[in-house]
Amino acid sequence: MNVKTLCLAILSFGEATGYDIRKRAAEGPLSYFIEASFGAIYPALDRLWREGLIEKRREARPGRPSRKVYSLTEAGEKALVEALHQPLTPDVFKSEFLLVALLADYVEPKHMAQLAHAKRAELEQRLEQLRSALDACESEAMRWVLSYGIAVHEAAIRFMQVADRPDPSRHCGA
Amino acid sequence: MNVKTLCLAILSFGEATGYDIRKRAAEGPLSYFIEASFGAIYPALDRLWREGLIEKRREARPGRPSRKVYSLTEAGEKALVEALHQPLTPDVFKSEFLLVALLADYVEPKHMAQLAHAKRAELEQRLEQLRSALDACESEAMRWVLSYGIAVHEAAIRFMQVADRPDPSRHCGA
DNA sequence: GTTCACATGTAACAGGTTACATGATTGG
DNA sequence: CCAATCATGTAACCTGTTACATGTGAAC
Repeated sequence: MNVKTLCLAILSFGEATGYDIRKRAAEGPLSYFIEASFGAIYPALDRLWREGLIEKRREARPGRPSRKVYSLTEAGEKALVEALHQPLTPDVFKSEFLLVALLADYVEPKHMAQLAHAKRAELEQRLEQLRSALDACESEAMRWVLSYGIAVHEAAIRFMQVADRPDPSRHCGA
Repeated sequence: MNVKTLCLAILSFGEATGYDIRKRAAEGPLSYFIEASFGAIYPALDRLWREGLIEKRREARPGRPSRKVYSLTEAGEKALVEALHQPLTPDVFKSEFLLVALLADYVEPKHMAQLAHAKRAELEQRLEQLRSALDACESEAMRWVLSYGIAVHEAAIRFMQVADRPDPSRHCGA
């Protein structure tokens, strides 16, 4: 999932600036499984443009900073389709939170509880975001992906609600 | 979650070789949220040893290739505890599979169904691994982490079972 | 006899992040 | 006026991966 493909993917939903792309990738409802920073996006966009996979339109709006609006070319769409048929790289999930939870004996229970609480709040916030995105969405594929995220987030939150309790027998996944 | 902390964390469960650590990180039940390759582990181990955070014991066993068994020092345990109290870096989830699912309109339905099937099989395999690890585990913290993984994997599998169906109304997370 | 699991390491390379550099407009 | 948001870009750096390089014993 390199940044180039990511840019093509987002542009397949319509034209956008580098700023837009970064925002959708890092803050939007899709951010639960994609990622990209400015430092990666701008060079990628430039490379894609030089390869003829996207088109650039300079939008100089009086007042506001002028911007470069990119959109997919036919070649770009072809490249995207090809990328989608490439063998998938395995999904990645890395969690420092779980690493700390694994070594919970080394930290004060209070601190651990605080971390768990924060994590739950984070999950709930994302869940809310996913839900409202689902409400406002027509694309079936998008709905599927959003619903997947919702299902997984709900499960994580449910688990933490139960496992938060001090009763150890609750932890055992029975 | 850099490799050094990861090594300390695994060593906190008992002595191990670089080979062991990589195996647990990349193939064990914990691999659902941690990751490390040889090329990262060996240099990290060497650095940790030079910093006095771990001890090295050369085990030259007649016949089998000799190996270096590492174990935490007191300083290492202290360093681990300190690392665990550092502010958490956000969890990372990246999924190329979901990116393709998002753009499902660009691929043949057959191909997409195949990918979904493979993903489900993968999730089920991991789930099995997590379950048997839970059965064989006494540490409460470990049980918690394993159970978390089980809960999330179960939810993902459940979702895919429902959403696999051709009926679109099933997709909408209602 | 050949493949698999054990076992350690290095070097080149890729990929992306962080911090820096700049600047306008809007809203409080 | 000050902060936040919009907007683009570069360069140094870090971290880790991939591929290479090597070797043994066990099991089939």
